[in-house]
Amino acid sequence: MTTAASAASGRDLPHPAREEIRLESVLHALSDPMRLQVVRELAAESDELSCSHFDLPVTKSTTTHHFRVLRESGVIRQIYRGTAKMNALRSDDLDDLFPGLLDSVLGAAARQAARLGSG
Amino acid sequence: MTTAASAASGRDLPHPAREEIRLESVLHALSDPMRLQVVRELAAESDELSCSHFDLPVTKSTTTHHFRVLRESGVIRQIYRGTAKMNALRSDDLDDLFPGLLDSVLGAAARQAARLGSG
DNA sequence: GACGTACTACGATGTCTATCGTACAAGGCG
DNA sequence: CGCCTTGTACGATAGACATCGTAGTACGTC
Repeated sequence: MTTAASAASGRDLPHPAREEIRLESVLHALSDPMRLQVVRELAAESDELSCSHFDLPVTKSTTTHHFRVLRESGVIRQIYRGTAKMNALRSDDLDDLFPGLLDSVLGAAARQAARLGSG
Repeated sequence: MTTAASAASGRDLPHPAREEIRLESVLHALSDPMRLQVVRELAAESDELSCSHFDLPVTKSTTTHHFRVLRESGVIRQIYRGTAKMNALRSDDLDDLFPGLLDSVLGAAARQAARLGSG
């Protein structure tokens, strides 16, 4: 059944519209250490990153699960690019909905990492 | 022996020290609608509030549970005052650890409430 | 078409969590 | 002292979730 709608690359992923993003879901998505780490790396690179770029200490199945949670909560946007799936922060949508929130969380995460790493 | 801990009212509650507060735990505590509502009311009053002040749509057992999650994550401080248990935001500790985080979350919650309430 | 890479889907599992109900403890008040 | 108000403790329960393993799909390359 390769005749299905293959616009750009065949598969498309469901994303919540900007207005559908819920604060509680975003906070829940960010409250997992694994996912927070992913978000920090995405923010640091300020560019699309493939799922395989991340070397998380879990299996690929679990990695897929975490990326889905991030996508369905509206934190990241995912698109297929060939066999790879690229991930990017939805900074613009989040900043529009919740100004300063993402920066505060990223700053807090950096502070905590520095505090726990050095002391 | 028994005279040791009974400074004000006899019972004392375990709180995490400021350095023990973890960002992930704070985000998780705030990701529950019930608890986020409690935090919003506490921030609005800027004063101690008893547990019974909150009229949550759950039983008292569940309310106790939510307040414990907030306390153990370091978001609120609880002290006994007679039969009542007073609750206050740990704004100073949170602001010191994660500058701007609490304000961003509160602002985001207010924005979302306004958006969902008016639209 | 065959093969490898990248990621997914599904089922299983153990843990966590939000909820309830009932029984109980601590403190104020008549 | 009895009684009420306030909140706790404990057990139960249903749902969510993080994790895994295996099998499978989509895509690029040879």
